[in-house]
Amino acid sequence: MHETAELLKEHHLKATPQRIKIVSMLEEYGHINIEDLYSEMLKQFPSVSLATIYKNINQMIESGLIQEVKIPKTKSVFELIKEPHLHMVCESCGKIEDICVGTDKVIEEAERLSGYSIKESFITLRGICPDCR
Amino acid sequence: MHETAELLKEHHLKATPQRIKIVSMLEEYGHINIEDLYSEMLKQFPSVSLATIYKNINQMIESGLIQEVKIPKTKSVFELIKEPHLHMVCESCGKIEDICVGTDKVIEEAERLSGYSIKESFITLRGICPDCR
DNA sequence: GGCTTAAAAGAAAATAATTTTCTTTTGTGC
DNA sequence: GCACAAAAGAAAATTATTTTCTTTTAAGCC
Repeated sequence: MHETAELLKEHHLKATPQRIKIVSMLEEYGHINIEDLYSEMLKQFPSVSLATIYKNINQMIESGLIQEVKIPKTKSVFELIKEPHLHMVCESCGKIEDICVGTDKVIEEAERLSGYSIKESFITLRGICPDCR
Repeated sequence: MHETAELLKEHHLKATPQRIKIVSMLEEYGHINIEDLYSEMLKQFPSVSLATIYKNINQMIESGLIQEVKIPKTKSVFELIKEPHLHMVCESCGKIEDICVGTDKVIEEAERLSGYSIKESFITLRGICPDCR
């Protein structure tokens, strides 16, 4: 049995072909929005329903397998949960990349100034990628 | 004429009572979502339409007066555009606060590692505020 | 490998969120 | 005060998301 199915099992989700495809796409593309997810799925499962996509995405979020990334000025995308990272969005080509730099410094400083104890950070930076310059 | 109307004029928006109220609320609360905006508006303008809220919010975004803040796991809020800052969200009471610390360090580091030239940053941190501990 | 069953898929309807259209009203400059 | 472009409000339309219900299927068991 292939690894993607294992991943689903670990999260108590039945390894259906539709789910395996969703997770494979997340692995392949890194980030994907509902619309693209649906149109890609249609190629392999011509009768797949949008409700199936939504239900699966929500279950995967609940089970801690994926998370929604809300991006300013565009549609949300979904990604597999992995080590902490920030998102770079290219204003020109729309590409989204993960950057695994320590965000420890801002967090430390924000914690000190605000008195909050910080649990999670969501950082999105917009700019122009090297390819678009 | 009061300052809020001036602010609207500067952004080429007619100073209607409804718009003045929206901007006043943004000034008062700092952050507000569509639902709360609407229910507050209803108190003063019993026949205000949700379409008016949406149209105004969109015009204010286009004119550069306000921006949408997309927050993980909750509804978006809107805020007046001011100096760069990050958002602290309390997981316990839901409060949102602005923290004006320099985010320069993450940005610098991300720029170096990614090769992007960064134009804007959107940083949201979730945690527990001092009042909730 | 077939049998059972709880869970998932798909279809359609329902709900929620947002935008558009159209008519009436109003803020602003003259 | 007058003229007019722009905004408000009402309703309908569109888009996004969720729910309901029936059929199908993955997974454990023999």
